[in-house]
Amino acid sequence: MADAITPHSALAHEVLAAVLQVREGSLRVLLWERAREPHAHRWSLPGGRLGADEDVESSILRQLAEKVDVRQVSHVEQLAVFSAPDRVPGPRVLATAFLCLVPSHLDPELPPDTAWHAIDALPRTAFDHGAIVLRARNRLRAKMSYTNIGFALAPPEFTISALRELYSAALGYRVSATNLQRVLARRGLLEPTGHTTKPGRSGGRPAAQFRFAETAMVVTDPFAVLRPPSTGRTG
Amino acid sequence: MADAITPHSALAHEVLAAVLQVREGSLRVLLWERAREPHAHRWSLPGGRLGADEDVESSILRQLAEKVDVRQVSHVEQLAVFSAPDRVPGPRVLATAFLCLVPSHLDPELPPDTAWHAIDALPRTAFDHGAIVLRARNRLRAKMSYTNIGFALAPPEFTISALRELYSAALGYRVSATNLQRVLARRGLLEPTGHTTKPGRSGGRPAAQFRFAETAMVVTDPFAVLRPPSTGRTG
DNA sequence: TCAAAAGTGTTTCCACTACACCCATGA
DNA sequence: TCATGGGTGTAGTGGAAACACTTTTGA
Repeated sequence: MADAITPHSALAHEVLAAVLQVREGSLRVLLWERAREPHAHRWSLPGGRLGADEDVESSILRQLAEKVDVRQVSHVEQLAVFSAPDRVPGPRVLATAFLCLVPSHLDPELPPDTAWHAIDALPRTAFDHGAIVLRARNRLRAKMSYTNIGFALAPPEFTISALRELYSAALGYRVSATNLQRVLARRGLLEPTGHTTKPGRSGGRPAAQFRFAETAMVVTDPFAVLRPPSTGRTG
Repeated sequence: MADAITPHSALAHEVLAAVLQVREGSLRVLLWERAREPHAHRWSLPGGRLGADEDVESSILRQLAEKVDVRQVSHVEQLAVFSAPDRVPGPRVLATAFLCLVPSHLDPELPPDTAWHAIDALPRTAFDHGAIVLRARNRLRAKMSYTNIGFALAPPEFTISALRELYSAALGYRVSATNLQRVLARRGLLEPTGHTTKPGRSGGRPAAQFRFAETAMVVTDPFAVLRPPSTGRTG
């Protein structure tokens, strides 16, 4: 059974980032257009080879800073290893993929061959990068429900309706501003800053500004069900 | 900034499995005692080098089958890549770690240097394997709440109280049999088999047997909160 | 005074917990 | 008939959704 298996003593390893941001009501990802074959003119995720003295997380942060000038990443987490032997043509390369988030108010300066693309309308992607983007989107959507990860997409200060747009774009369905406010407030995630915004020309009550109380990801709903007993024993 | 980074053209990659099982009320993991340095006599996770023509998941399943005769793994999922440059002494090796589950009724034949250990009382572990085991346990506990992953720990047929023991061991706190039954029933995860067990010598009502309706992992509670609107629009 | 946008009060619903109670068996 | 373990009925609680209503502004 094992006779056909020849262990690789060594093989290449790259790191890839699905950098997500919300802008103008849609969730978008940072892609880079390949100039050369293979897969010339297809769009691929930023990243590159793992360095000798860095772990995968340091590596992806370094490469983002170097290659696409994204230094203000507000959240980074590993997605998975992509390891199909034929995932890229030529010598085998494993990839560790990351989900990275950038707050919606930032506009990092991008190299000319790099651009944001709406996740709902991806261009032709290279290799397995399309699948990685979908994994990233799904991970983000899941975590929007049971963590405070929204902080990583939001600007430092925001109104509830701005936050509603942001959550709606990330989740892919319309969120109620009323209920969003209460859900986050119940969990103690929101702090009023005391500031308000001027209403638009059409009038309306000025909106209060808020900030997120935490600036690191925290699981806010560890037990959807099967909570530990509050007191005494059960059953 | 990048001048100090010398990309590895190639480096070694291993796969490691945290194989978990519930037995006698405790969650345990399969470990293998290292005979040789480095870290001789410490306990390590089963696994080995990635083969040339396999992806990481095929690799871990192959290695489990070959090395520790665990062929009846009911669930496999990637945990993470462990990539600290000094995670093992000597030439650098990246590791992709897996969570694997074995149903509680199975007793795979083990090589002499391999044994189960309660996760709450781990022996001295090698390299970063202790951290990997904890990650596996945490992942399992989280998924017990919002997926049907219990199916992978349970025998094909079980009573509710047996299932209660199993969930309690996996979660680390006492679960109510009454509520466990209802939570799983509400989600349509349980099917009565029609069989009953004989009561013990001390009497008692015979217990009905159940099975899990699904034998693959399914997310049963995608939205702890912020559910999509059932009908009409919101806000 | 009206329209628009923000924010609050309140109702309804439902899932989960907790616990009392009933059921079926062995001795 | 009693002890024992299995199983069900049901009240209470709390979080979330939905929606009506109030507040605050510009025109």
